[in-house]
Amino acid sequence: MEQPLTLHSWPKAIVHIDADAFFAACEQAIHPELRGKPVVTGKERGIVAAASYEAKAKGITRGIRLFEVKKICPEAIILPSDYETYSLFSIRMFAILRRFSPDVEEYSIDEAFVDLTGLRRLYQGSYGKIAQQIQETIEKELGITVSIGVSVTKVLAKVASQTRKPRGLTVIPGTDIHLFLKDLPIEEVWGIGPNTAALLQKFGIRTALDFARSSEAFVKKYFSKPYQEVWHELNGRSVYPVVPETKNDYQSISKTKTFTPPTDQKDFLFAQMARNLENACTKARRYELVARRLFLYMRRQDFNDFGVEIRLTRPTAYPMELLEALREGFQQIYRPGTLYRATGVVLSGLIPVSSLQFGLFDDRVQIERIVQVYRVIDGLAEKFGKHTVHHGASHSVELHAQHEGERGDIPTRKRELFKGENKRQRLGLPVLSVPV
DNA sequence: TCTGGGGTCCTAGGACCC
DNA sequence: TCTGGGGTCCTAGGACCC
Repeated sequence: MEQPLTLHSWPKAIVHIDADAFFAACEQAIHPELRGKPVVTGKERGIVAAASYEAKAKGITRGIRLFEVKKICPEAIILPSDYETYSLFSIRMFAILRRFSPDVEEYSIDEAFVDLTGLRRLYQGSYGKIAQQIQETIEKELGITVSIGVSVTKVLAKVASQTRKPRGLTVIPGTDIHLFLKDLPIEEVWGIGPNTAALLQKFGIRTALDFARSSEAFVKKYFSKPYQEVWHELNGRSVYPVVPETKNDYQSISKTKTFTPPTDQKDFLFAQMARNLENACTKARRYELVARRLFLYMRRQDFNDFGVEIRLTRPTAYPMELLEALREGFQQIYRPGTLYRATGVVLSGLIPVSSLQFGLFDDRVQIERIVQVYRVIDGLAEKFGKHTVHHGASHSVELHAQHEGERGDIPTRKRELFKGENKRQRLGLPVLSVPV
């Protein structure tokens, strides 16, 4: 059965907000001495995660390696990414947006959609004017700049925000859509990746306008649902709603860690794996989820992954109960003499703990004991930082980290900026309660 | 785009049931 | 025993996103 598409009869006003060089901008906002200077983040992984506009002006782009950065721009300031701080900026940005409209979708750490439909009268100005107020408020209060796109659909609002950066403000009225799509390469449209672009090329479609102007029959014949939706959106018919719910559910939770140099040291690799498992489980418990499957893998030097999936006899989010399975899985995939560059863990088949029932043969006393232990561990982590208590299995990771001096020069000024806020409150997370 | 870390949704096909 | 029709659940793999 064909699902009818929800088409809205009058045009919506959707805004896309995209922070400019977000990570680098946060660093410059916190450290005034970095303003006006080429700043790059991504030290911990050896490639550029974000580059300030001063760095971009010198030719530094996302993804290039740090030794190249040093060649191109020796004066560049290279910092490790500090996600915790960036999250705080992110939360504040979303809070500002909610002052303008309740319909805010937190799309990623540095992007959001806001539905302003119907708010013109309230603000006594055009949607463009409201967007401008949003832009100014963020800059004034957070010290970072954003680029904004305004249009009648999410896809078009995204197109608009990409048009001018940094500090851009672009409005695409329904009547001018073609002007903006005519020179836009199809692969730059949100939702069209390299594979689909290549297929479209075969039909002679190169620009977003070529695609938008294709017939519905053609689009339905050759493309699946997501692409049909993009096609409608490019034509100004809104099918993607702005979804205001904040994330409180996951299909899967994964944790991976890459290390240099690659190694075949068994103990070290297993410790990394165990640490990933702890991290993934901690996150699962925070969202009160338990996993039915555990997938673990190791990435070889050639970037091929080898892993196994383990079906758990009882859903859980407690490493203690998973360590045995982890060890077995690890034995299956580990090959001595092979160099690995990363290990990873995925918890999937996630269901709410509340839906759990005790099996006939489960040892309830034992289970409750485990729950108690982790309640204490989570409490300590809350107060004193993560991994205050960790498994013996992952302890050698700790030693390794000290050795490497990881995260040695994390900025400390954020404490001043955000003092008085407990981390969980700052991140807007529910306080953990483990049902027994 | 030479490769970090974390996600989502869609489709097809098989297993199984009535 | 054969046959038809229809439904649900699950999984693997692909494609895409930041």
